[in-house]
Amino acid sequence: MDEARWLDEREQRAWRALMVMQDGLSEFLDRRLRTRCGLSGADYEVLAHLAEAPEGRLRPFELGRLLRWEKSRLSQHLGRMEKRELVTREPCATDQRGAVVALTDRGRVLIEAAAPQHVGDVREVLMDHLSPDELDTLATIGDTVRARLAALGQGSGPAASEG
Amino acid sequence: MDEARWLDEREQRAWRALMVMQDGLSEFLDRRLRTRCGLSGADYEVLAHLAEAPEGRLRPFELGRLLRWEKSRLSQHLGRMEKRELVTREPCATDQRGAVVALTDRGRVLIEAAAPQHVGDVREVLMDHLSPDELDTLATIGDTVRARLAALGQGSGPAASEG
DNA sequence: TCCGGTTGGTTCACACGTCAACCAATCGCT
DNA sequence: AGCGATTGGTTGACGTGTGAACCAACCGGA
Repeated sequence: MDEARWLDEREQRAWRALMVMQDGLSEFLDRRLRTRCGLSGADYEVLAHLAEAPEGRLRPFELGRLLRWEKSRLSQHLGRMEKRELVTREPCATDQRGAVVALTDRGRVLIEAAAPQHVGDVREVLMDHLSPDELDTLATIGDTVRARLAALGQGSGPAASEG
Repeated sequence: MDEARWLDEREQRAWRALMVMQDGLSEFLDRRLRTRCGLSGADYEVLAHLAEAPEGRLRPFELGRLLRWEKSRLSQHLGRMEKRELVTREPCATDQRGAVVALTDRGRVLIEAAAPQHVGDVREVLMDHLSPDELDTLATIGDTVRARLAALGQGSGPAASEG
């Protein structure tokens, strides 16, 4: 079973650069969010989706689909956010099993303060330093990978039917 | 404080693609490693570095520098790996404070089985679907981001002096 | 109507990462 | 030699992510 050929130099370079970028980017952005806004990256994602929803309300399963999160992860995280009064959970009127997650005033304030900061951070570290060509290539690569993952994944990992 | 301009369409596309790629890639690779080799991504990184070191031995602080890991993370993780008999920890002969972490036979066997698999996975989902130009662009972007992070980070997060 | 399968959600146990506090050995300076 | 700062490393508390088990409500036939 030695049929797998190693990465050539060009591939290695790209791979290492991607890995370092990946780690560095999320570490940097998370840290900025945490220290300047008191939010984790996960908090931010949740709040951002809620803020875009009508009345700041969503069914958890909708939220999970948007975030591509496993349901247990979402449940745990919402529990913690509820304690911090960033969101509330109410029973759902039309489905006795379910719940509705709603943004609190506090959550709304925080996400609206955090969003422009976050975009600024993304600019600072990435967007403002890439050419249009590089941006397009990045998007293309991302789409390629997504397609490969979708083709291979076929039901492994949380599925998301694009809305 | 509304001076931060939002991302334009091209930037949004690139950003979303990058985020999805980032999440999808690490989730996919970690899952493959876990299910086919019984190793987490973190285990893999540690073992890979040890396997490249002379005699499969490294001082933890060296390992931490290579991995860009915080020392507490490394300490905790080595503890778990030691329990699973992937590595051992011995006192260091030349520095009474320190330790030496060494690959066990079991660890050696696992990493040597995992490495080609892992490379195959990386090929399958990424490398075999990108053009040389795309690879170069990816490397360039990664380097750009690393430079930005280094310029901004200035001592935030684990520093690593390139070896 | 009943009954099995699916869906929405929670909970438990565990692996993982970070921060702050801590300890002992070593280094550097006088 | 003495002593404070630095270095190498561990620990504890806590937030976070995953998989499996579980439960209740819903759905779709026979």
